[in-house]
Amino acid sequence: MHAVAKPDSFDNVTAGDVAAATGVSRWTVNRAFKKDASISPKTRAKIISAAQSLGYVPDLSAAALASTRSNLVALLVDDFTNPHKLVMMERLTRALRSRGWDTLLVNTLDRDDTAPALLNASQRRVDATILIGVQFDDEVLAAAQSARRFKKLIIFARSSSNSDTISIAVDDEAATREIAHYVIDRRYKRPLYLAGPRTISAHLLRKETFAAVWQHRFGVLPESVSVGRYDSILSAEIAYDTLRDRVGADLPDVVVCENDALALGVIDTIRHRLRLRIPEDIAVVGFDDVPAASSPNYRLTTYRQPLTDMSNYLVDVLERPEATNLDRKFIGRLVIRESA
Amino acid sequence: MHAVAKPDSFDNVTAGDVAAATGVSRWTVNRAFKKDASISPKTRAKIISAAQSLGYVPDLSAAALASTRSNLVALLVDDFTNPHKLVMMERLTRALRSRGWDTLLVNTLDRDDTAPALLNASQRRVDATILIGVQFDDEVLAAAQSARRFKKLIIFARSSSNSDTISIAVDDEAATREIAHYVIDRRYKRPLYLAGPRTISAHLLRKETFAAVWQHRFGVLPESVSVGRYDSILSAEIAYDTLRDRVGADLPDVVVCENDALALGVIDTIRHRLRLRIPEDIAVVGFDDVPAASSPNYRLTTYRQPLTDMSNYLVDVLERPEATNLDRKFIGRLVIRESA
DNA sequence: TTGTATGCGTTATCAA
DNA sequence: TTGATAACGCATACAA
Repeated sequence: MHAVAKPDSFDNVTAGDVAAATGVSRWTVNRAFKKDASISPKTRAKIISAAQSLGYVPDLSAAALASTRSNLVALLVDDFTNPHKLVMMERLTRALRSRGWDTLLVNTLDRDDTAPALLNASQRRVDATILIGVQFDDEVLAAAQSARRFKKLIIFARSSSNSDTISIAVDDEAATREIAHYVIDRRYKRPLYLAGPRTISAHLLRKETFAAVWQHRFGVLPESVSVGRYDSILSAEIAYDTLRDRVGADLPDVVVCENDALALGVIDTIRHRLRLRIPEDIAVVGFDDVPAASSPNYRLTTYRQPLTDMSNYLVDVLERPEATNLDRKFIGRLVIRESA
Repeated sequence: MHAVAKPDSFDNVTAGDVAAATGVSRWTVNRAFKKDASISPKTRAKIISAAQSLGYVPDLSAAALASTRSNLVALLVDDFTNPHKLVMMERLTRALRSRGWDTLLVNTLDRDDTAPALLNASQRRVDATILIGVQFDDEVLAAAQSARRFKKLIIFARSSSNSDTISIAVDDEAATREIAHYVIDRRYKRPLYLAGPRTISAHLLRKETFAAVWQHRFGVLPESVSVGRYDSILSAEIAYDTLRDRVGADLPDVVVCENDALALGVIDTIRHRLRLRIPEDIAVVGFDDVPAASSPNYRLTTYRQPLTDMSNYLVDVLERPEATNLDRKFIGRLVIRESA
């Protein structure tokens, strides 16, 4: 046998190598790395230590191919302008990874890319696809479902009435009712509801719940305006267009926003372009409690979702193979600051 | 032949199925999905159409196992508080996906998790590991390199002197020099340099370049303070502690920040806690041009990195297998707004 | 241009 | 408890 140089570039060390070094079969080596395999503690210890010195780690790619599970999920994101996305991604990946799941991040480049993105995910044998975007409307979901390429389709942080879908979200109705009652208690009388894109049927729930509570109390529907994207810059523009000619006349006394991304833009406009005070002239309420909401610039009264609980619940669901169709709602809490 | 019910759950359709339906061998089916394979256009068209109706797509997991490439990269992120991370992730995943690469998002949960995170990535057979965090100091990089489990280790948006490492970053020295000269041209005389965590040796470059330019011009070193994390809230606290007792006395006339996350916090403190004007009392300069920097609340003068170019270059490097050790620097541009 | 043998590193299942 | 056989779905290299 001739001398073998240590390979210059990374050479795969497999279970077989460890087996040869330990004097057991390669199947026993694999067993040593499985949680509840029938293997004697002694051989396992011997194998683990040999593996360590050889630099062996199980190849999850091969494991996924051979089994029905990959321990991999795809996370589809289509909206990177909303700062809340960063928070959600952190919580989700933290919960997933700390419990042994890997995450494939898929940027759905534009509206028409949703279907290709879903296909892309399925090509990597993911155990579940998680949607945390906004472009995923009912039509897209239905298409995804009919393709039947997913063990699980999970809508995160957005409710969905779609069947065969797992949705994990905050209870929008309860949350919005709490917001509405807070607004009423503070004796605001002329609300403006600032809603997101009209196409998102699920999100209409917040707007409609607010309208329903208001009408039930005062007999009239609140004023409402829609913003085409969850984007502070655009929201600031729309707020300016809506309010610029009404200063001193019939200005709203509170702007209730579908989320913080919209609320931050509204605050910028009220303070810097209309030169009015918050909350004295106009109060503002948001939803999500993004990091900037607590900044002294905003001090935004908003609604915080229990993202950590929701993320952990998501992993629970992942670990129950039979769970493919459920609709779990969480209760968050209103965070009261100075903006309303 | 008995009637076959459409399987209730997703059943894998493989190249073999398509081959059977088309009357060719399954290797020919695979060829139809390879870009420059020698196959007649006619058979390819026939195969593609059959594949479509059967719902076949190549399994990338199996492809990765069989070949030396996976077309998968790991993106290690350790710092989700900096809003710039969201922008970087968007640009990177966009460039990667639009050119056929998938991204594994790995949240390095805490400092000690870096090595396990790297291992985790290698278990999925990634072609490269991209680091965009801040906790990845030289020690960690060295450990990662010695493990030799990576075809490529790419430090993105941060320069690194490490050998056997690919770094793709903005030219910190040139950028900081431009900032320093701008500050000098505007006749600021008493700068305070607000730096990030002291442990990040690479980032010291900005601070030291600024100090060098200043000393060369005025013969003295500028004042400097360090913030333990790239976090606006913490930065606001440190700025307050540093400046609170100096109002009216020896206040700096400009605060130059290592990045925008720090700058936003500084602005909050100057305006809302010290109740001073920006830029009249104290000017502020940042780095990164995060979305909030253009908000009317901040109007931050800052330095924008050419992230799109950098991301595309990264994919170029990915596609050149021989490239494993290079240090590419990009020139960005100073975005002048009202804060300085 | 097309078909074939072999290997990638696991898991599942059965046998010892 | 351990060993052995057969997939998993594809790529590589070569032969036809």
